[in-house]
Amino acid sequence: MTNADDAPALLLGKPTWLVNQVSGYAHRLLATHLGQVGARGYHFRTLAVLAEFGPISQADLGRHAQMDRSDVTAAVSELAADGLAERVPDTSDRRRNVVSITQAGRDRLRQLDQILDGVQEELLAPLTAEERSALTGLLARLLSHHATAGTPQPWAG
Amino acid sequence: MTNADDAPALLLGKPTWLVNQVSGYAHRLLATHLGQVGARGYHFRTLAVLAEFGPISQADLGRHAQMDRSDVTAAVSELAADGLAERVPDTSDRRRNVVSITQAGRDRLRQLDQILDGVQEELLAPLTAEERSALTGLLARLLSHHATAGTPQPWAG
DNA sequence: CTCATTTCAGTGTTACTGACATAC
DNA sequence: CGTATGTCAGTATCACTGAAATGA
Repeated sequence: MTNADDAPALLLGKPTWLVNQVSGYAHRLLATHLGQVGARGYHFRTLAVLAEFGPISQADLGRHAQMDRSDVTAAVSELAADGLAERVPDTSDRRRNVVSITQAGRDRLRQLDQILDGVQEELLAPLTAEERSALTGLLARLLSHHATAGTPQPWAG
Repeated sequence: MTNADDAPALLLGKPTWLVNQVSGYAHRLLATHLGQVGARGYHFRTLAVLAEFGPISQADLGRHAQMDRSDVTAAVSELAADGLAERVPDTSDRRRNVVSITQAGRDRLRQLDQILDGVQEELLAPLTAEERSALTGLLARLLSHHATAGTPQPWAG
């Protein structure tokens, strides 16, 4: 009828609802800004791990980036096709590939990182610096708790 | 190689990463516990809106629950098939349906709500009561900001 | 033999897009 | 006419499952 867009109290009282909604906004901002330069979240996550930990196997890459191994395979193939990463067989363990970032990949990572910094500002716009650090501190606490607890992990397979 | 599952600093410093990861844990907990009783998140969201705002049109239902109209159609059909909601044509505006919750739907909502309360406890386990209210307060601030700002909305269509 | 790694094909939820018919 | 509603079909991202082939 009218433009009443308030969620029911049953939802507003649930932290899972709040965090899912905020994550939804973050996801849409990310998809919009990354999509404008032809990138996806998996690309940034993969490049960030390669820059900090690579050369590395795809399995370890997935553990660092919280990605399933099958998704790592696809992301690395896409990055390699664009010359942003290289995939070569591991001679010391022939089950594995060794994935490394190229110079073009480092440039791409720098570009995407700047885009992401803009998104952070947009997402947290209404909060003061103190509130932002309080929020990130609490979220980091939850993350480290569940990373070491029995909570299901995305990279379990 | 070893079981190094630390994310790169480039990711850990991004609030979008933190909130997306926490949302991922919440999503997995929700999917697991709701799935055990044959429910999905859309079902709870729809029932919660119907209990608080219904009888209501599907378009308004979607605005309250932050759901796309096409997803509302599917969710209402599923709930109606289980006798948890009713859908009848609106005689005063023949474009619309009027959706309402049944007694079985209210019982189901109460069951799902208890499940969700358990999930909240599991998600926020490491935080004190003060920290929990600080976190939910900050998330709610972000939500109301983006709900009234130019940030893309899920129910825009 | 067991386990780990890579790859492939496919599923599921949520979110979203485009189209259509209908009706205000 | 433009706008809103409901429905349908299909897509995208991310997350995940199962299986196969290879090799430690």
